[in-house]
Amino acid sequence: MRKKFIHTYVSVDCTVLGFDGERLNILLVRKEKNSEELKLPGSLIYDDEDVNDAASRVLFELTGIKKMTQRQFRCFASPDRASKEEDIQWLDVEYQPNINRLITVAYLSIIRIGKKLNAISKFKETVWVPIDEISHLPFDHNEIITESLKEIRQWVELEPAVVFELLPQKFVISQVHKLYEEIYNKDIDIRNFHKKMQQLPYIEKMDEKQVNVAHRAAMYYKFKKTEYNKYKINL
Amino acid sequence: MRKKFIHTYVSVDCTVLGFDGERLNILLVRKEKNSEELKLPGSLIYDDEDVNDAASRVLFELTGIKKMTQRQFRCFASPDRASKEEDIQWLDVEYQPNINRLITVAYLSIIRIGKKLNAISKFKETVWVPIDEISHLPFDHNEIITESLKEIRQWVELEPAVVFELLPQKFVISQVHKLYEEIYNKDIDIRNFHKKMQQLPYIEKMDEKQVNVAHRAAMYYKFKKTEYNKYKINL
DNA sequence: CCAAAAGTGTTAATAGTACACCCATGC
DNA sequence: GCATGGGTGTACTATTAACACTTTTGG
Repeated sequence: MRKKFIHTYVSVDCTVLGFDGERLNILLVRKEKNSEELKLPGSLIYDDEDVNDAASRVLFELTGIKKMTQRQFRCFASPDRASKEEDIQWLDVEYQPNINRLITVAYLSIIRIGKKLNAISKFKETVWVPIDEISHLPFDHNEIITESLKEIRQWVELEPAVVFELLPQKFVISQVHKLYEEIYNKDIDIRNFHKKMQQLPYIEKMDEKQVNVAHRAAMYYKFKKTEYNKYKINL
Repeated sequence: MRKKFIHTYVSVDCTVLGFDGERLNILLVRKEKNSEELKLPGSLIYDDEDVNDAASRVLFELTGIKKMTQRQFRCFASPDRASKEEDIQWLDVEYQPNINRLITVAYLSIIRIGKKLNAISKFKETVWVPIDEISHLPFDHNEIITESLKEIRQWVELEPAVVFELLPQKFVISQVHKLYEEIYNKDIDIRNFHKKMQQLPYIEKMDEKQVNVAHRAAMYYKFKKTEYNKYKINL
């Protein structure tokens, strides 16, 4: 018998990372309204849409932000990734019956965790979940998340600016330090880290320091995008 | 009007890199039998097949090698990537009519250029083409190649062993040097490069040197996979 | 004064860069 | 001998790593 070529639906799934000051978190949405179950935000793609555009659309519907920083990182296409009974049923209701196969293109994105989200459609109910507290998710969403946590390191190395999208506009060096430790999952000497940060041309010390802290107040810094772009060109 | 979700065919396209001692080359196949036109080797995926498996299958059909080293690097899904008249016609003949949309997952792979290829199916006629001599290819294959040449650098950094899959089993340091210069597209000091190579624990000097060369004969080296794996674990 | 974190300084080790110079081989 | 690339050595610079110590703040 001649093998059949696949004729399939295609979706995008977005892993949105945030940083709560302690741990990396992932922005999940409810699988159904008022459901306890969570999933990665995603969508089937439209017939006139590139996958990158579909990801931008999902991120916009999720956050209200037009151009979220995003990075495509892998296509997940295992034939049985959508073959569990519960997942098939969900597809039937959410989209249409008889979606016999579904492949997905995974995206990684980042956002300040405190940012007010203006979800504009089905993604009204969002939940930030620390990465070590994520339980079983539908489809292969757990695997996608595992891969995204490897991907973030490579992204930071290629584009160091991404860490500052995870931090408040004004931040303190120890926050950056904690974030790096989380991303790389290892201890980093805070003193050497301090010097390293200070010699970056795109990090500017402000005239403001912490107040009401039970120790020497740290100086606030901010990320200078224009300096960063200059620096990148010289690289 | 409600937007329609995409129901599409999915293909894989493989950029196979080789090194002829001077330049990087890409292994292309004829678009049709005896045609002058070339394309990247690829295939629609079967309905019971993961994309990774489809890429392995294409690479096997192309080379006769069961487990080619491969790396998925991007999904290309622009709605108009298969909308040129000539490309639509080709799809009609090669697969079936009315493939209204086609997305592809691109893979990067590497092979020794001298290796005898045992193509087992439609990819009988293969051509190695130096990267700066590749002319217009169908679909977005030119763009895929451009991206693959960026990808190879990242791959080498994550997995330095890949360069040795591009070289003969016994090689001379100047060959590695030339290859690195090609991959990074910049000059690298040969003398410093020499020392760097020699201190790698997974490169072993053999008891053999070049013969019939009009200069001091260079020593041959070989890549020690087991040492490499040990080294990787310690990293 | 004490605890706790901020921030500076010092030094050693390692890795990267530049370049001088000798070596082996065929013609 | 000479052209050609092979290969070693040396010196300098930059980056990273380890860690001592001083500073500021609230309690």
